[in-house]
Amino acid sequence: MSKCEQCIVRQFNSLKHLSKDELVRMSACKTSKIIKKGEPLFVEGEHINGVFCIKDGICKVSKMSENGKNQIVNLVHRGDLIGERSLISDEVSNLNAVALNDLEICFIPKTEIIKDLEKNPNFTMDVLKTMANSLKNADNLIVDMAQKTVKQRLAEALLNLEEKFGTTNEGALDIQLSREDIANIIGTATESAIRLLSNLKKKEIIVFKGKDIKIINHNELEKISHGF
Amino acid sequence: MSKCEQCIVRQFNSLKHLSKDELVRMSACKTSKIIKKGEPLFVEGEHINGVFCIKDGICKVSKMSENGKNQIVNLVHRGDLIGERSLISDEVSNLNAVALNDLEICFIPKTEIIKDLEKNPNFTMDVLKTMANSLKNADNLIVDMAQKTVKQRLAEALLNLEEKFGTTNEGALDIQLSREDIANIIGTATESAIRLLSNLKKKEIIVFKGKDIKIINHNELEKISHGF
DNA sequence: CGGTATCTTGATTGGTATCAACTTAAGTGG
DNA sequence: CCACTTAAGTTGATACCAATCAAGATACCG
Repeated sequence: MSKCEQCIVRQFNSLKHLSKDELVRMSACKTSKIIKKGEPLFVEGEHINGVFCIKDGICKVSKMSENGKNQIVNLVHRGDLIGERSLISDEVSNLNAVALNDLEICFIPKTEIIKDLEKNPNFTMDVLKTMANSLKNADNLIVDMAQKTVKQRLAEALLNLEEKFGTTNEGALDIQLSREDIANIIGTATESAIRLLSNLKKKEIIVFKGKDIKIINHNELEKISHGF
Repeated sequence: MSKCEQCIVRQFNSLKHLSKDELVRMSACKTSKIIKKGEPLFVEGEHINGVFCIKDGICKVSKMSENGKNQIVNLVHRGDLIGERSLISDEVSNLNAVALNDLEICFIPKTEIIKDLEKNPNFTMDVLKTMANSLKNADNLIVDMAQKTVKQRLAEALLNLEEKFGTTNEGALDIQLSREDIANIIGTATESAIRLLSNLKKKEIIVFKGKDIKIINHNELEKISHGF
C-alpha cells in the first residue's frame, strides 16, 4: 500500500500541513478503496467517522429533496477532501456521495485525524479556510438558485465545469455527465435541461462530441449566464 | 463601556471558550455601536477585518444577484457572531448585513482575536463547529431553493422563523418583516409573496395582527411545506 | 439481436414574474 | 388636527417560463 508521506495528492488539500510524523501515523491506519462508477461512497444518514481523500476520479455530492429529486450540491475530484464535517460533529451525513467515474480514495478514520485537528494549528486553520470557502460558494449558489432562470444557471454551470475540470485535447469539458446529472446540478427537470442544451447547440454556442460537450462561444455563454 | 467578561451574550457563541485573560484583552480593544433600523452593518465589497457580536436586535444578511434582486441568506440575532470568515481570509465580504431593527453590537478587531484563534484550540474548534453547521444549513437551503415551489418555501420559512425567533405574548412571530423581506427570504417577487400570504390567511392558516404574523394552523403549514 | 437506458421533441398545464391600478398606512409640515 | 406626500401593501390581467406527460429516436449491453 502506498504511503501518505509520498502521496502527491496530499499537496492539494489541508493534509499538506501535517508533519512527517503525523503522516506516517496516518498512513498506518488509512485504508484505500476503489469505488466503481455509479457506486456510493457514502449515503445520507450514514455515520462517516473520517475523511476521504480523493486520489483519482470525480464524485458527485448530492442531497435528496422531499419530492424525491436529487440535487447535486458539489462535484469533488482529485486532491479534494470530503467528509471533513464528520470530524467536527457526531451527526450523520446529510449528503450522498456517488462516484461519477471509477474512484480511487483513501479513508482516514476520525479517531486518528482528530488528534491532529486538536494539536496542529496549521492543519486546523486550513480546514477552517476550506470550510469558509465552501460557505462562500454555498451562499453564491443559494442566490443563483433563488434568482436566476434555469437558462442562466445552465450557462453558468457549463462555464464553471470548464473552469473546474478543464478541457480535453479536443477542447471538450473534461467531465462526463449524463443529462440527468446536468439537470440535477442546475436544479431542473431532465427534459428542461435537454431542451436548453439543444438550444445552445442550435445557436452554435456549444457542440456535442460524442458524449462530450464542447463550449465554442464562451462570450455568448457568459452573456446568457448574466441574463441577456 | 461594559466588559466582555461580564457580558451574558457571550455565552451563546464561540467566545464562551475564551479565558478570563483573553476576554479582558478583548474587552480593551472592542468597540460598541448602535446601528439604526435599516442601516447597514457592512456591505458587499467591504473589508470587515473583525467579528461582530450581536448584543441585541436582528440583522439580515443578504446578497445582491446580478439582476438587482436582494436575496436574504441568513437572519442573525442576539448572541450570534457575524463576520467570522474575515478572520480566516483576507477577501472582502461577499455579503451585506442590514439592521432589521435597532441593533446593538460589539466589534472585535481581527488583529486581536486572531491570536486566540491560533492559540486557543477550544475556541477554534467551536468556530469550526459553527461554520460546519452553517454549511449544512446552506446545503439544505440550496436544495430547497432548487427543488421546492415558492409556496412550499414560504410555508417552510414561516415555520423556521417561528422556531428561530419564537412568538410574542399574543402568539405572533417575534420578528417584524416587510413583505419585501419575506419575498427576499424565499426568493420570489414581492407580489408573489403577498399573494401567497393572502391565500394562507384566507385558508385561516395564518392571521395578521397589525404588522405581525401569527401562525394558527401549524399542521397545515407543515403539510404545505412538504408539498401537499 | 432484442431489450433497456438514455436522449430527444412536441403538446399541454400550471406556476411565477411582470405590469398596472388602486388601497391603506405612515410620516411630515403647516 | 388636517392636508399632503410618500411608502407599503393589495389585487387583477397578462405573458412567459418550466414541469409534466407522452411518444418516438438513438445509443448501449448482454
